[in-house]
Order: sequence, then structure tokens, then C-alpha cells
Amino acid sequence: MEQVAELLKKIAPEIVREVENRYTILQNIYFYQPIGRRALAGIISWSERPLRSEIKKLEEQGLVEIEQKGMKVSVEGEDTINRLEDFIFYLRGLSPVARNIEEKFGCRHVIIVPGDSDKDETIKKQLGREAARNLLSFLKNGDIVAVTGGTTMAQVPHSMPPASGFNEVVVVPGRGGLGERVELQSNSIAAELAQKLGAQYRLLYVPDNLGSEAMESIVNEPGIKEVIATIRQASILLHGIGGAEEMARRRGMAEQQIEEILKKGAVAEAFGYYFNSEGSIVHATTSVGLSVMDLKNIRTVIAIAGGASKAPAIQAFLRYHRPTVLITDEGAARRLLYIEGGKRNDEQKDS
Amino acid sequence: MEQVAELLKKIAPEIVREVENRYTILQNIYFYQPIGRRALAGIISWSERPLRSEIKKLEEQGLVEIEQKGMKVSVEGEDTINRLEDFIFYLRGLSPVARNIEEKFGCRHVIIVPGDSDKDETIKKQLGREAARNLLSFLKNGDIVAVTGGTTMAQVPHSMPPASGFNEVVVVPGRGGLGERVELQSNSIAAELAQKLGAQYRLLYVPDNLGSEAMESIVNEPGIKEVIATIRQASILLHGIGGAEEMARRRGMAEQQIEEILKKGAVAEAFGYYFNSEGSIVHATTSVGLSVMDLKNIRTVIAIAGGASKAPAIQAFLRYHRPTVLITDEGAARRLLYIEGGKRNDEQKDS
DNA sequence: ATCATGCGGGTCAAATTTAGGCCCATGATT
DNA sequence: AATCATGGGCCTAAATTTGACCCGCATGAT
Repeated sequence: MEQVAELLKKIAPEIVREVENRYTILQNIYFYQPIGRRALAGIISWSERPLRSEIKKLEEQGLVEIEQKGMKVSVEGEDTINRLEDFIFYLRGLSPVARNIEEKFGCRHVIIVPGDSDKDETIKKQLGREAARNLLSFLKNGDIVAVTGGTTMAQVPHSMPPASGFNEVVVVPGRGGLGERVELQSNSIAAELAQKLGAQYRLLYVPDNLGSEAMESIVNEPGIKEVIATIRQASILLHGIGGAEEMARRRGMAEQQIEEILKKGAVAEAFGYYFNSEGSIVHATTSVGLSVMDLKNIRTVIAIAGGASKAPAIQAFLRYHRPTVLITDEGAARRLLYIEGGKRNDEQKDS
Repeated sequence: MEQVAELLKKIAPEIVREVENRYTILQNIYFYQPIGRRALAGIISWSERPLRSEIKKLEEQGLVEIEQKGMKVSVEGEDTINRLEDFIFYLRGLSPVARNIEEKFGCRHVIIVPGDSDKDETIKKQLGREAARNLLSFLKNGDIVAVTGGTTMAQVPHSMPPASGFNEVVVVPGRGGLGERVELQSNSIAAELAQKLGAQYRLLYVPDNLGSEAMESIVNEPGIKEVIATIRQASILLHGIGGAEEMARRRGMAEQQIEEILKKGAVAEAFGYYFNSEGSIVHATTSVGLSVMDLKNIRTVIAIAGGASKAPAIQAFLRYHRPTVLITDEGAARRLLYIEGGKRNDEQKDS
């Protein structure tokens, strides 16, 4: 497949753009369906007329269905999206990018989704889908799965196909809830995921940043204690890598303190710990549940993060710990290599 | 690769034409190089201006080099042609066509080159190249290779890469020379091929259609006798399938007799025998060298024929004998299935 | 039930791209 | 020395694409 992609780039480079365009259109219709022409044009920043022409072709191919209430992707189109994703991976030359990251960070497996979450909302769904796929491939009955929160992680259960045979699996949040929107909290995600998997779940409602006395008393509650014990035994971790500032703000950290830890060079956060770009811990907050120290005891760690802006956080996290799988997107991957090597700079602006 | 082709046809069907066009252009430049714009436009029946635009793109991709004396294909372009051929095979859906022929005629291996020899001279070169490849893959030292004549067969030695280690191989013509242009005679082809392979060769200069007394006396000449004995021991046969009328005419058969055998339904000829479309012998001429009766004793038979017009001859031959490999082109293959099954009619006119 | 919104589709002129056709200087071949 | 085919330039016409509308109509909210 990679060779075919290279061949096409040589013989007809224009079609590469064409195929990518149609992929983006199809993907966005799928994400927002049913959606109208004008709305879609706004989302992907096209003008209406050309978009219309492209969609007409897609409709003629039976990939898109047009109704009064809007356009949607046909079942054939859905299948085409999936197959296209793999192909575009090679078309954009992401294969060498993935290998590069694997080498530089000693990662076993790097998965890159074409696109950039910062620019295209639908990419997060792709990341979630990849995460779901990977989780399924690693999951065995009896496993304890810990998940973290965030917008990307929230996509994972949505993309998880209903499964069965995982009655003995337990899904837990990695830590206590954050003060964020409920649907992005690890608790919600854990519950949703467990439901999709037909698995059990335990939730942990403990606010972060408690005083040590209050923390101690809550942690010693029998129910809470049991959940925490379960979390500590997690064998699979689905971890959404978070940026330092973003996470600090989400947790309601004082503006002054945020400034302080940023001055210390914090770029990434994980389980209440803040890391600088070297992967060293520069700040720690009180927290219950998993700790970064537990990472090395977890059999399978699936790290997820997308968007060029997340690259520094990814870099920091990878330097601290080598996950089993890194799932990211093109924007983050290219930026990551850029800030890491400085050498292989092949960023591309428009997509 | 086949799946990628199907995918591309779905998402961007226009690219099929585009890729095929550029392939044809590249192939024809390669065949006639160095050649000018206008001449090339005449050959492939394009108007000059669009051809110019396409070639400009090919040049920008570094596939074509333009000099004062004409255009030629770069080394990279040459490589691209080869890789494109395989890809276009799937792009045109020739994979199922080949399988179909294999099934219907019980052929072990069918190779189809995209294009139609009737319309495009360069296709014969492709056929020759495939024949050369196949011959090499079957050839072992000690083999006796018999070849027949014709325009397609004449391309085989030209496309044969210089080889060595075949000192013990002997190349012979399948039969005595025909009264045709010397470079298309089996004798010439056998000699050229032997030279390319670094092999030995024996030639046989005996006119066809001799009276029986004359024939007998010539055949008993010691030198001739030895060559004929060698031919009879051939282990590999490269056979260009011939149409009945064409071959009869090439041999200088009387116009009246030609009409007669055609009335008997003759559509194909091989080694002096004429077959109807059922594969039955309807006429036989005196001839020295191989006979159709010897076919079954030959280990490897590579049959070659291209062009939609050859389809009836191919059909007749395949019904008489199942060659090890059939090498043909798209035009012949599709027509063959059309006249055979009547069902799977997916002919296409323009290419 | 009514209304407003967003939908697909139609239309038409402007802008851009592509095609046609010709000439020209040049370098190779005869 | 002369002829020929070559690539490149150029300009006009044609075709296509783009931009900017408007319209009737379902649908969902009021």
C-alpha cells in the first residue's frame, strides 16, 4: 500500500490533494450528519460552490446520500472512510514519521491518524476510534482498565463497538473527578466504556487538591478505599496526555500558582504531577488513585493525545514513561518530531 | 493493491483516466524516444495542446526529460512505468478477467497486459517483456527452447535482459522458415534470443508446403535431420498464437484455398495445422519441425497473443491445448471472454 | 397551527482554466 | 548548406469552474 501511495504521488500528485479533500469532506459529513452544504462549507473553510461540486461527485459514487434534511454518509461511504484513512496515512508519508517517533522515544507502537485535532474536530473521534480498537486488542477478561478524562478520551466509548464476553473486566477512573464538565470526567468515561464493553465499573468521587486531613479521612472510607485498591491494580491504562496549563486551569488551580509552575517549565501533567520538557517532575499535587509511580507496574499503557499544540506535552510524557502504544495525530506527530529533532522538519500548513 | 485500486475508483473515479493517460504517454515516449510533441500526439491520437500540458506535469515530476532533440523517459520514469503497469492491471479490473479465463479454459496462469495491441503498437513490447520474464522463470540449463515467429514474438529477444549461465540451453525455431520478413521469422528470433541468453542455437531453413518427395529428401539431409531431432526434444515452447487467415496469407497460400479453409471455419493456426473455433483441426499442411501432436510432450508451453482481433484464434488454440502460461493483452482478454461466455460483457471502446 | 430556520436545487455572470492554432529560433541530420 | 523536426512562446476562443444569489420546501420549535 505504501508503494502504491508513493507511485500515485509520482504519477499524479494533484490527485493526492483530491483524495485528501474528499476524505475530509466525507469524514466531516459523517461526523456532523445530517448537515447542510453551507454549514459544512463553514466548518471546513471552503466556499460553497466547489464543495457542492465535490459532493455531487461523491453522491454519484453512492458515498453520500442527500435528503431534504441534510447530507449523510451511506454505508458504503462509511466503509470507504475507514479504508481511506489507512491509505491517506501512507499518502501523507506518515509511515516514516511513525517509525521515527518509535525510534527516538523507544516506543513500541506509534499510531498516527491523518489530520490535526487543533484544526479539525473530527480527528478526535478518529483518535478515540483507534484507542478503542487498541484497547480491544489488548483487553482480556479479568483485566482492570483505568481511564483518564478529557475531550479526546470522551470519544473512546462513543467509538467503541458493543462487545461482550468482558463480564470480568472492571473499568475505573484513573483518579478522582476533576472540576470539569461531567461528560469529560474520567468517572463518566469509565462508566460509559464499561457499559459498551459489557463490563463492571467502580467510580471514585474524590475532589482533587484537598487538605491532607480531609483527604486522609475520605481515603479511609471503606467504599472509597476499596475502589482505590482496585485502581492500583489496573493492568491497562488508557491515558489522555494533558498539557500543563490546560490541566492546571481545568482543576481550578490559582492563576498565580499556574504562572509559577509554568515558570518551572511545566508542559505536561499526569495524575497530579507536572513535568517539564525533559520529563522531570517539577510539581506535585495531592491526588488519589493512580500515581505516576504506578505507571511502570501497569502491563499496557495506551497514551492518547492529538493536535500540534499537544506536542510538548507528549514529548515530556514520553520522556518520563514509554507507553505500550502512542496514539496521536499528524499535527502532533510532525510537531513532535520538529521540536525533538529539529532536523526532519516537514511541517505542512494547510490541509 | 487490488483493494487500493477499488478504493480509488470509488473515491475518485476520474483519476483512473488520468493515471491511465499518463501511463500511456509515458509508455509511448519510452517506446519511441526521443520523440517530439507533435509526432507523439499523432501516435496516441491526442491534440497537441493537452498533450503538452500533461507532459509538462510529467516533466515537473522528473519522469520525462525534454531536450532539443525530443522527449525521453528518465530512469525514474522508466521505473514508474513498470510499477504503473501492475497498478493499472488492477485499476482496470483485469484481475477478475484473468481469473475468469483461467477458470473457463483450465489455464494454470494467465497474464494480461493493460491495453490493446491492435490499437497501440507499444503493447506488443509489453507482451514480449512478459514473455521474456516468464521464459526466464521457467528456463533451466539443458533446456531446449522452441520459438515461433510473428511480430509479437519478435519483441521477446528485444526485451530479454542479457543473461548468463545458460550455455547448455539450445534455442531452435519451431518450424522451417516462412516466406515472411526475415526479422519476423522464427529462425531470426531463435538466433537473437539465443544471443541474449548466451545460449546455443540451431536454425532450420526448410520452406513450407513442399512436395512430398522434395520434403523427404531435404529432411533426410544429415544436418537438417539433426536439427529436427533437436526441435522434437524441445522442453519449452514460446508460441505466438496465429490467426488462420493471417498465417495462411503470410505463407503465401493460394487465395482460393484460403477461402476454402475459412469456409471450414478455420480461425487459428499452429505448426501448419488450422483449427476452427471449437479447437478441432480442419486443415493440415506439410511442415517440418514441431507438430501440434508434440505439444502435449512439451513441459512448458508459453502461449502469446495480443489484440482483440486475435481473440478467436486464442479461443481455438486454448480449446485444443492448455498452455502452461497464456500471455495476452486487455483487448484480447476481454474479447475472448465476450465471445466465450457472452455473459460477462464488459468491453470498453476507447482507451 | 404557525413560524422561522436551514435544507437542496436552480440560475447566471464573472473569472479562471483549458484547448486550438500558429509562429519562431534552434540544433540535428542529411 | 539546406532541410527538417524539435521545444517553447503567444494569443484567441471555448469550456469549465467559481461566486453570489434566489426559491420552494421540509422540519423542528414555538
